[in-house]
Amino acid sequence: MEPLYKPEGVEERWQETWEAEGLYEAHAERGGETFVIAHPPPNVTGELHMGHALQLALADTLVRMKRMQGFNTLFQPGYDHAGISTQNAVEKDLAKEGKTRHDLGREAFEARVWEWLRLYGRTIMTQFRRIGASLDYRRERFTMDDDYVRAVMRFFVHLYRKGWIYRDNRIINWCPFHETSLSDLELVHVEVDDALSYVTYPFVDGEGGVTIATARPATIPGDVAVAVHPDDQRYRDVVGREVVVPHIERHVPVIADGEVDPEFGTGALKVTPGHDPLDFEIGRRHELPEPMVIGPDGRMNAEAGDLAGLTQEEAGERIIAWAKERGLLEKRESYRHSVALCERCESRIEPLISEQWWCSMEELKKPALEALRERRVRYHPESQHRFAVDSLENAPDWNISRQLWWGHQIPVWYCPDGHITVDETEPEACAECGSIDLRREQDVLDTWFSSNLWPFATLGWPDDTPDLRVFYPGDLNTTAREIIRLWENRMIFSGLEIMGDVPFHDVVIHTTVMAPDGRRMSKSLGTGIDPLDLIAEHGADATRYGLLKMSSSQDVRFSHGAVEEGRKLANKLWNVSRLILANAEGIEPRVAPQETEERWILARLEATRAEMEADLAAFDFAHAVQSLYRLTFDDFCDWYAEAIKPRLYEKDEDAAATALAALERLLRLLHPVMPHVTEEIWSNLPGREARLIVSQWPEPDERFAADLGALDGVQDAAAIFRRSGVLVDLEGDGQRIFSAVVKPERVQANGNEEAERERLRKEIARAEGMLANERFVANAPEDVVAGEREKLERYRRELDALGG
RNA sequence: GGGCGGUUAGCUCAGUUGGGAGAGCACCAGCUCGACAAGCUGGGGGUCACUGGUUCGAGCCCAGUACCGCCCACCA
Repeated sequence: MEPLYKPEGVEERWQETWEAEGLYEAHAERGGETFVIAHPPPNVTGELHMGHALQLALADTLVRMKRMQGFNTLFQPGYDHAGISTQNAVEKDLAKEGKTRHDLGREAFEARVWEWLRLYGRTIMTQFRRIGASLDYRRERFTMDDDYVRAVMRFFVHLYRKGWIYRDNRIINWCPFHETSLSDLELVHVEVDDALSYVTYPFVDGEGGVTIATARPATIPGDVAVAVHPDDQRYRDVVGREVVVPHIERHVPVIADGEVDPEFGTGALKVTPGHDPLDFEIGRRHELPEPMVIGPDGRMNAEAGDLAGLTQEEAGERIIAWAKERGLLEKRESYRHSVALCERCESRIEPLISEQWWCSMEELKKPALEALRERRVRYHPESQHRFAVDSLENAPDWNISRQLWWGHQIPVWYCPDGHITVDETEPEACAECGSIDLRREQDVLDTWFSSNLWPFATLGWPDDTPDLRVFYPGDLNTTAREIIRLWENRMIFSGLEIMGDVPFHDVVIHTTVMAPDGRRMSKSLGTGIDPLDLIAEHGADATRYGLLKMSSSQDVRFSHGAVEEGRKLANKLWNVSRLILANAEGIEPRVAPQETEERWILARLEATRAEMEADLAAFDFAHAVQSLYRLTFDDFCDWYAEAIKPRLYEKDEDAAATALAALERLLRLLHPVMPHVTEEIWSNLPGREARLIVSQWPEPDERFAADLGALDGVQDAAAIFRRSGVLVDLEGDGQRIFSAVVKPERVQANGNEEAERERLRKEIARAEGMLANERFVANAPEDVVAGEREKLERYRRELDALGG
């Protein structure tokens, strides 16, 4: 064993060994209590990023502890086909050849996607392995696998037959590049500098007109009304009159609608139902026509008259010029506002009216809300629970169709008469008229529609499988905040609807790791830190430790120090193992405590076991690793190992055997967080048959717990060691030396002890002061007062022991 | 505009029913003694963002202010 622990090579070797020996595998027939995490499937085109790494570190720590505790543990891996993201990647690839997907046609494009995925996709599981994630990789699923597609079709048909899926013409977000609708959640908003144009719409009869403000003059030909707030006195006499829309010269009414903001612009809003979500609503309320003047390609269409074919920018300029010539342009001012972009291609989103498939939330959300309110699913932290409930309560109907070519094609067939046949597989004839001339719906489903099924489709649903019976429902899901509405809530209602039970009971909303400068980590900003670089430099164990350490609050700046701390911990563990192993040749681990320090370290190990279990039960990973760090560095290495050194050198068998036993317990506690270095050390221990990964988690041990109490309940090692006489200070330089163990009567006075006495005197003075305060004694809870009395007595005893 | 979170040492962050202001890194000093110099020992360093309140006592509880961040939102 080298004095410097080098994780490279060691970690890969154990990862391969564990997997080859089948130690990651879950088997339904094994029986016993289960612990299941269906890990969020990364995009099939994805690369490991900090979010994945953190998520894996959190989940794998739990999985490994549960595995050691004897649970039948399933950690489910797999990939999401990520419709628009994958299609976008392949289209970019095609663009390099100067082609678009239309040059290939749908079938050939789909084949191209599969080929592309064969070459470049599915790489992230290798990276998952490299961080030590103990997923059952044999069970890798893909949302486009035949079985999974069958599940998606079954789900769609199920919802359709319940009457919760319908088709409707509504305003949607349209990406002109991908030529598809997008949900609100697939957009990003950015601030842009634009112009706000004040244009006057003259009255049809009489002088003057109404001036509106618009940032999108190109939509003017789609105007069907001008709207003002009903209480707006400025326009009291105008409502009901007609005005002329510039350029297209359409006569439209002035209407009153409460949604108009009187504060904005002139307080008058041009109403364009075809190209604005708010206007669409107003239009429907007032039963206005819904002309569209912008086509799916983002350019002006035939409805726009002589502007047809122009870009919106060109059309807007033409219209503004037209108004200016006629004195209808009051002013133009610069205007900064946010616009919606497609999150994949950053094209500007066009709101337009389109026929889409929708999923009603009305009935689906009811049982899910009930489950959340009854805490059958708990969000952590608790504040996210309220957000989840609010989001679900207010969830609008869900646009589930996308005009993409990569995804699950909607299982709907049309006959020439327009009848609709819905089935899991291609029907032979129209269900209504028997026509065999059927054409399948071209749209595919929103990717999240299939992601919803992840917790049970990966287990074999719609078939009734042993896996499904044993491993559903699962236990928890870990995810980022922004995924709550996209995925978590939808998994909950899908699980309840299909399986009759929630898919998991806890949702851990994890920390967002920001760049060191506080900005979001992002490829485009160049602020990202590659977890694989961290693993290469410091090892997977150190990276896991660092990420867990950072996981305390809602957002945290990435800290190299936390990862380096993990590396130091691994190295420390490695070296203290060398000390013990070098002095315990031929000795078997045995708990045979002879001295105070041995009883003390066993008690500390026991206390830390309890702390760690409590911390992890509360998903407080940062505290768990902090406990482990203190235990290893402060207690085990700095105090215990130093204290037993002399006896180890003297070949004291009890001391060596106990040290081995203590080390075993330490390794077990650390394994969930730092699996590789602990397994490596474990393999060097005498008489080890089973791997550490499947060894038994330490059982609570009353002896040690009682000892900790007997040691005065004080966890301060210095106080205990000083009293036991193990701790001696050399005169003069204040060095702490253990090499000469002396009896209590030989404990020498020194600077440290004086400092300790001083500390105790201060404590005693404080406690005395409080207890002398009548109002404190009268008003404070009894146990607090009693606690102070106990402390006072204890401090006095300690001070006496130090000869103060 | 709404929601959530943050402000504690030079940096990243702990601080669990209100009673000692802490860790790691960085810095300074001293140590190669048979685990570890990626180490050990010791040390310096903070007006706990600000204002007010409650309390015998506030980093912690309450009200407000300022700044930072994230998420969400149909301001044309």
